[in-house]
Amino acid sequence: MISEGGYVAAPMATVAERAGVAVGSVYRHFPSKSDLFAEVFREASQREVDAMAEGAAATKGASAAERVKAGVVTFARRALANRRLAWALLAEPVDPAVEAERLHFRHSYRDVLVDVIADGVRSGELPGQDPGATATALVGAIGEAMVGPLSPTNGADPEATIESLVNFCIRAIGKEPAHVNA
Amino acid sequence: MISEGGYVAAPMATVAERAGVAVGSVYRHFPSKSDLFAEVFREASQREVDAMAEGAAATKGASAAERVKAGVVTFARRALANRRLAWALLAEPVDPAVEAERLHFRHSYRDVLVDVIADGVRSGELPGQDPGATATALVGAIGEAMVGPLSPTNGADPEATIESLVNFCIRAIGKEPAHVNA
DNA sequence: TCAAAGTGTGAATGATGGTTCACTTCTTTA
DNA sequence: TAAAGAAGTGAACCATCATTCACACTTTGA
Repeated sequence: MISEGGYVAAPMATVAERAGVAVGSVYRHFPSKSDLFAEVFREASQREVDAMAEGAAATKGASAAERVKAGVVTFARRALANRRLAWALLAEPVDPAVEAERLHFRHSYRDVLVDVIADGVRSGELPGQDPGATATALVGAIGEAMVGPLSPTNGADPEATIESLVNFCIRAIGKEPAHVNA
Repeated sequence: MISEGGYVAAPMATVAERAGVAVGSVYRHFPSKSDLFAEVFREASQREVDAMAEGAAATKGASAAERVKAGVVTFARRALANRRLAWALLAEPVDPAVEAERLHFRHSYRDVLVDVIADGVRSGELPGQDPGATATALVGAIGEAMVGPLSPTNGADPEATIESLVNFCIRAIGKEPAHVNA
């Protein structure tokens, strides 16, 4: 349901109906809507974080630029494949309790990037910078490019969008992107 | 009221009370809550866009890097001075009608950056890139760093946050930031 | 001066949607 | 098999708000 209409399109009555169960039954298993959807967000977000971390880990030993690229591409492809879900997980207005889950996972994305960037700075591959600040800004940039209101919601070639985003991220950490299409 | 508690903390009853007027009277002047707050957002956002554009324009003739820096610093200082308002204007969940206003102004921020970046690319100062994609990502990065959930909400020195953000933006457009504090 | 138009009022209306609860099935366990 | 507990039910409850409207007052303009 989150993939289809997001949090707002999922009132408890509909949740129950989809589950083939009465409203009261839902409350036998979850104390409140907040708790229920906090769990939904937790599971769904974990999948995404794992995917991105695996993407970055698959390039272990490669340059920081390669690893950032791998992580961003993995994340971006999944986000574009299910943009509604990505938006729900990253940006859609939700309950405070659910928002807390979101914050936790946004931190996770950030942490994945912080590790890679800090490694790159330590090894001298990347110029001096505050890895935390860079990672925070990158998360914002990626989110906006993928699901933000300025994102090319349709029309634009998804692969081109991803390539531009990757180039941006590479430059932002202080390297030259491989090839650029103006 | 938006600066204090945001959109949700501004029911029409409270709006009327603050205005020293009855609820019905508010509806003599605005057809709906959406319209009223669309106007509020429009006025407030226009102030911010104007400020940022002026910041960037004040450095007319300077390098693209200088102009981006001026715009970002202007925007960031104002955002940090009234973070609640900045969040409300940039990211807080609102009505669809109000969201439309927001989208319009996010585009305006983007456009300010697109102009500067495109100039820089044309003049050869900046490396080849898609100015639109870069500007979109920058808006996301700036938003996240200033009012996003990953932003250092307290504790961190605001000026240090701004400096890190500026460095990020300079690198992201393809230049070397002046000096860097790791 | 006196309609007509403009403005003010705030309790009542209506829609939405989360949550409860008295009651009815199952399922487990001794 | 029979009590105890778990799970199911959905109409009713409650809270929140945007919005309306019948009536009163004030200003405008001829």
